[in-house]
Amino acid sequence: MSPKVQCVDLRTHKSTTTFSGIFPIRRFKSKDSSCEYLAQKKSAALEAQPKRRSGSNAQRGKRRTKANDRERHRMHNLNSALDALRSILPALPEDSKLTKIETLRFAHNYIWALTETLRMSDQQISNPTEHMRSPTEWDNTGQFPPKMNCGQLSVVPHLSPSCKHGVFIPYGISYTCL
DNA sequence: TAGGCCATCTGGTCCT
DNA sequence: AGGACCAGATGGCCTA
Repeated sequence: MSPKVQCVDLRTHKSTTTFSGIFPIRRFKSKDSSCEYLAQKKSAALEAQPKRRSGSNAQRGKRRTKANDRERHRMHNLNSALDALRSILPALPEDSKLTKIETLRFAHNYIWALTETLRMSDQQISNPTEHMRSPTEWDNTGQFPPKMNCGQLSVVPHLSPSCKHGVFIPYGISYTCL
C-alpha cells in the first residue's frame, strides 16, 4: 500500500532510486502523548459534570456552526502546509502522493540526511586528505563516509568534489530500502 | 470485504 | 466570552 518514492540526484534533478515508503518510527514518551496521560484525560472528561453552556439552543447551534467552520479552515490550512512540505521533498512521482504520516516521516529523514551530509562536508573540510576519495572508495574502506542507516532507510551521502566559495556542495543523496 | 486514509463534526481544555 | 488546539467518533472512498 505504501507508495513508491523516487529520489533524485539533488544536483542533476535526475531520478536515481526508488524505495517503498516504510520509514523508521521513533517512539517518544512524553507527558502529552503517552497512553496513560490520554487515558487519564479521557476518564477525567467522562467523570466531569457536563458543562452547561450559556445561551439558547439556537445560540449554541450558531456557535457550533461557527466553530465547525473554523475547525474546517484550520484543517485546510494544515493540509496546505503539508502540501507545501510535500512539494519540497525530493522527487515524488507525479501520480502518487505521500500520506500525511509518510510526509512527516519522510521530511524527518530528509532533514536528517541533509544534516548528516553537511556534517560530513565539514569533516571533509577539516580533513582534506579525504577530499579526493570517490564514493565507491569510501564504501570500500568502510570509513568515511559511512553508510548511514536510519531504521529501514539507508542513506549514502555523496559530496561534490567541487568547492564553491570555500563550501562543499552536497549534490547527491541516494536512498535504498533495506 | 477488511483495512487504511481522509474530512468533518463534536466536546473538552487552554489561552487571551 | 471567544478562538485555537486537540483527540475521539463517524462515515465515505479506495485498494489489495
